[in-house]
Amino acid sequence: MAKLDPELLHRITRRGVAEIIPEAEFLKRLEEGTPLKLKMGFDPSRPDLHLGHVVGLRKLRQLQDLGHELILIVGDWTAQIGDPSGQSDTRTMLDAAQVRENAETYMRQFFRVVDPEKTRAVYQSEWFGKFTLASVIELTSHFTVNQFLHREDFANRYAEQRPIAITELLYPLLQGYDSVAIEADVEFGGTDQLFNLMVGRELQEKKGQRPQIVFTMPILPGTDGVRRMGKSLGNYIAIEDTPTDMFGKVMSLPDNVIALYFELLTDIPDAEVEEIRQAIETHSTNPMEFKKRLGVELVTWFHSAEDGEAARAEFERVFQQREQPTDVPDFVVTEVTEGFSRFEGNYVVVDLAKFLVSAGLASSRSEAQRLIKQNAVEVNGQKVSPSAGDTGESLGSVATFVSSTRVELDTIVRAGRRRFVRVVRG
RNA sequence: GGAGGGAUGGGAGAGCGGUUAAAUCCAUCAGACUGUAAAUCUGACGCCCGAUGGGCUACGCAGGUUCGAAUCCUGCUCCCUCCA
Repeated sequence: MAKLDPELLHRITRRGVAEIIPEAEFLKRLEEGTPLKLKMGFDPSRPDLHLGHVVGLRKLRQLQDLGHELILIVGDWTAQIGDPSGQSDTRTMLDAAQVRENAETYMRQFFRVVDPEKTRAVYQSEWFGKFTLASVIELTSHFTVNQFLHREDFANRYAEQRPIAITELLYPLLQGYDSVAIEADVEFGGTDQLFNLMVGRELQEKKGQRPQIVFTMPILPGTDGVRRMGKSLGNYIAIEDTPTDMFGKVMSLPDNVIALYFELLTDIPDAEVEEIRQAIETHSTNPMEFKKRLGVELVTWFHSAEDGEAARAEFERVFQQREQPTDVPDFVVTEVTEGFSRFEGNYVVVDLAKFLVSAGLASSRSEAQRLIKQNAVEVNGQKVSPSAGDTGESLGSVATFVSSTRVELDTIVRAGRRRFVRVVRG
């Protein structure tokens, strides 16, 4: 491998990087010319990938493009333990078939970013399947409890007298041993993984291997702009989100996190990222414009350029122009639909609250009534307003008013900003 | 083996006999505003009912005391901490 282009090198070692330990060693190995074994682990109990993962995957891709090889570790053993998270939910054992199925789901998403040609997947059971109690004891013998208690998460919990499960202590050891098993050259992870990655490095050294480089990346905040992106936190943008969802979720990002997203998830030049950051800070440009650009960029990447443009156009139409969306699911009304009263020419007469529930626009009648009261429901192109009803009297009685609402067929019923349905006669 | 602490609505966390469908915060939803599904402000946030009201469920589980219990008692189940 020839000398690396300095600009490329900068991109690899600076952009979207938290820390490389030790960096000099990493640079040296890059220039040695031998393909490096890049290690990346994956938890087969959670096969859904979101943009938080993508930050790391992009980095892997950059290195693959230089000819290095990715070894993907399917953590079928560590998944049973659960990475220390503070609120360790009890993991259930996954059977082999389930693991394989999840692994496939995972790969499908994974290869949208990473190069399949330069990826090899291995299962932890290849080596842990042969482990004996003796091997486990041997593995634990390299570390002390004190070392582990220094890990931030453990230290906090210990200080607060909160539980720390023994299996959690085992987790870093298993993950670390993976590095030994595959003789990893570089392991990647978010900054929260630092401890685990370092255990791998240390373990390799104790086993007489060349210790891996530890490569950490910043944690991507979720759509709430505060907590890390995570499925259980409900603040994630999934790789497999539809274009509309993906774009919409980008538009819901708080402004202060936009520049970071550009930095970690796109290839636009550093200088431009900086401009965006400035523009937002000084309010010189409407941040919405940047979010649109980011949205288009991401949708283009995970879907297509057409989808990106379409998502943007749709957003502008529905949320800026407040017009009706193009792609509205049909809701077929029949005589047996809950809330149905009768057909009347081109209209259907319904009890609106019940109708909203059966159309899937509200989860309960109470909620439906709430929406109506809050002026969130639109029928026949008009807001349903309980204060100007055709019953005329009893303004407090929403139910009375809406109990016989005329809804024009083939028109859209809207509840809130995002929920729509087109009413069709069955 | 011993001593203690705890289980409350999506999450965190008050309440410790009635005025509590249960403070507060977060999340969520809606409205206003904004050429943003951002920020901010306002409001809503168990379910059901022919409904400015009414009913039914709900504070780990099962009983009990009481006119009345998330709140007191008993027994379970589960969780945690500390000392051996």
